[in-house]
Amino acid sequence: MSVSTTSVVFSGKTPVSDATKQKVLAAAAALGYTGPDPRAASLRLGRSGIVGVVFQDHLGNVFLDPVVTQMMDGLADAVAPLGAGLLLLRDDEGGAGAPSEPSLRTAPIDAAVLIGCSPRMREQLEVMQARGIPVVVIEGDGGSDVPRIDLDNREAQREVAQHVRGLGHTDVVLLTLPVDALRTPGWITDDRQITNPVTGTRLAGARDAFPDAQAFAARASSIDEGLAAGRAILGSHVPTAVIAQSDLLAAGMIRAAEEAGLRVPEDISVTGFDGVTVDGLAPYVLTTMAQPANDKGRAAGEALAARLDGRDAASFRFTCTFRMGNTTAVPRG
Amino acid sequence: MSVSTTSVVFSGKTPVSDATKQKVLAAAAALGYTGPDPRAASLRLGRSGIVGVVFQDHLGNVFLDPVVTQMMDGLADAVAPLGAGLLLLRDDEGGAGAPSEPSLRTAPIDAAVLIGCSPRMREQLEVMQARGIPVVVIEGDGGSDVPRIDLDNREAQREVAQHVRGLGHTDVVLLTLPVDALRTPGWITDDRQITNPVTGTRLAGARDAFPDAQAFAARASSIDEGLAAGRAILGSHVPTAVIAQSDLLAAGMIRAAEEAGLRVPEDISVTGFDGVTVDGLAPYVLTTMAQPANDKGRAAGEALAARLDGRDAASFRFTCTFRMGNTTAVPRG
DNA sequence: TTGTAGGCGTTATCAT
DNA sequence: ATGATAACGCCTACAA
Repeated sequence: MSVSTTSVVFSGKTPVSDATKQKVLAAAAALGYTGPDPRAASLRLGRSGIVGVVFQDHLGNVFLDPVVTQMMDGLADAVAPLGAGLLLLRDDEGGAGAPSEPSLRTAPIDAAVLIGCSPRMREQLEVMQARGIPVVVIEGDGGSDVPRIDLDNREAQREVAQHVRGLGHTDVVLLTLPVDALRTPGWITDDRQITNPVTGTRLAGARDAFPDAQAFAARASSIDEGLAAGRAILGSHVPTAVIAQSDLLAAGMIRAAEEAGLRVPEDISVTGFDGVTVDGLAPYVLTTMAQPANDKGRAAGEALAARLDGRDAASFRFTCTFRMGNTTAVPRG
Repeated sequence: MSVSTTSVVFSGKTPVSDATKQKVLAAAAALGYTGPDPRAASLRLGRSGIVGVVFQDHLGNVFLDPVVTQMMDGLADAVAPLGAGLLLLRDDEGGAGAPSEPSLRTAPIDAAVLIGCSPRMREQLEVMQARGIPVVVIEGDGGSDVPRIDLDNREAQREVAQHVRGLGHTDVVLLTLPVDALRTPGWITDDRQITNPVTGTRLAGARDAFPDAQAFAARASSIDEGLAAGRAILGSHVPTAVIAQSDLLAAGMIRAAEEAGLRVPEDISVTGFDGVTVDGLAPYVLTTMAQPANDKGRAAGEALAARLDGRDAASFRFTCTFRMGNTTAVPRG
């Protein structure tokens, strides 16, 4: 059989007579040929069907966050019709110098998603640009050419803060995500640089409603870190409300309050951010801003699909929606 | 400059004079050449540097389980020196028939990890075998040729059950993982087929100590499903101990007990399985069997590395270790 | 140390 | 409807 006929039979892109098809298939079976080698195909086509996703932390930590998980799901859905799988890439490289790490430089990817923003992002973007690979950035700034998928963090955080203020609270503490790569927990002083833009933006939103509120940075977005932060906060002074920058932190804060003998929301109101299902938080339902995490991932995937298709991909800004739960109430007496 | 010199400069596999190196690099910069095209390289070398990981569920659900997450982390570490990234693959294909889904058939992978076992696994294994791609199966049976990474599920579950029996409990209920793909929650009757081997094996282990114990299957391994199952269990009868097949289920069970006004461990003992940190469970520390999830992933990665290296890869069976917490005690009066 | 040539397995183009 | 052929970009003997 000829090479090209075989190719045509397997790809189905050109009509083939049934007789030849049978012959080809028979020969293939006899020779143990199971279809085209994806490596050769991707060389020929200039496409590998793979989208890279770059994280900045150990996978084990990253995937603990339900928001990330949902985003990945949306992303996976959006790139599937593109024939693409998701390649997990760790943003290590600069580090200890294991020389053979897989990296953006050498991975056979058609496109890439950068999540968050790190000092190294600039560099990664340059690599991608040089390789001519489309990129989209989620929750980070990739410069003017790079489509970004964003959230109305400031407005959203302001909205929930205003809800709290509307209830009559004035003595409020803000519980924030880590401020920088060091992740040192503690009260945020004025001289502390906030490298994490999400933290900074949400903080600004909360301060739109409560300009003078003290803010305490957690080490990570988890229930346990929220609990630790909550203990520290309550140890110094008991506010009537705590505005947390994530649902997990809020959940931890609630535990800390319970531990201190406070009832939520009677003695202390707590708000979250994200709108994820916090496993095990029932019967509480957080008052929170729900973000469309799945859609964010999907939008990122669609933006990449557009770029690979030669079309333009616009940045997209998603809007959070306020969700009333049972963790906020008017301040006590 | 000649092609081969350039290749040599970029790969560094042959000594090159400094002068030429500079010339090559300069020329590359001028021409906008950023290094070898991974697609061509992988065709030539017969290696793509990518390891596929096949899941059977939506990523969003899969990664909710800390055990999976840790495993992925270990796997990522183990394949990194191999120069390999992890490609997420969903085991959909059989389904609705989106024709262009990425699949085991067409992904440019050097090796693959199959997690758990599904009806489709057999088929996937055949594809891999035909393509000559090394595979390892985690917690599933891939036949005699396929290395498997396993746990001493039965012995481990027996051990913790014996601990409970040793405390003097006789009225015990087992809280299990889903029994099959349908995931219907409910009491496990004798005629119910248990397709999920992990569920079956752990159940057998628990019955080694408590042959007659009733078992209730949860819909999934999560705190919320554990809570739902816990309510159902306590609704029919309050045992003195519950042996759960996962820490998340155990955590939910504890919540259900609290909700019913029972104290843990005074009124009811609860054991888990996995030894993961359940975010937000403090101050409880589960009595549980800790499994080396990270090591499991790492072992899988190393097995694949061995196979790719031409060496043989043996199956490996990990052992869980008993961990005493504060959720078990002698039964009340 | 540098250059030359062949082939990895496809797919697209073109001619039959 | 089918077959021949070139090119995708690289790596690696081997020759110079």
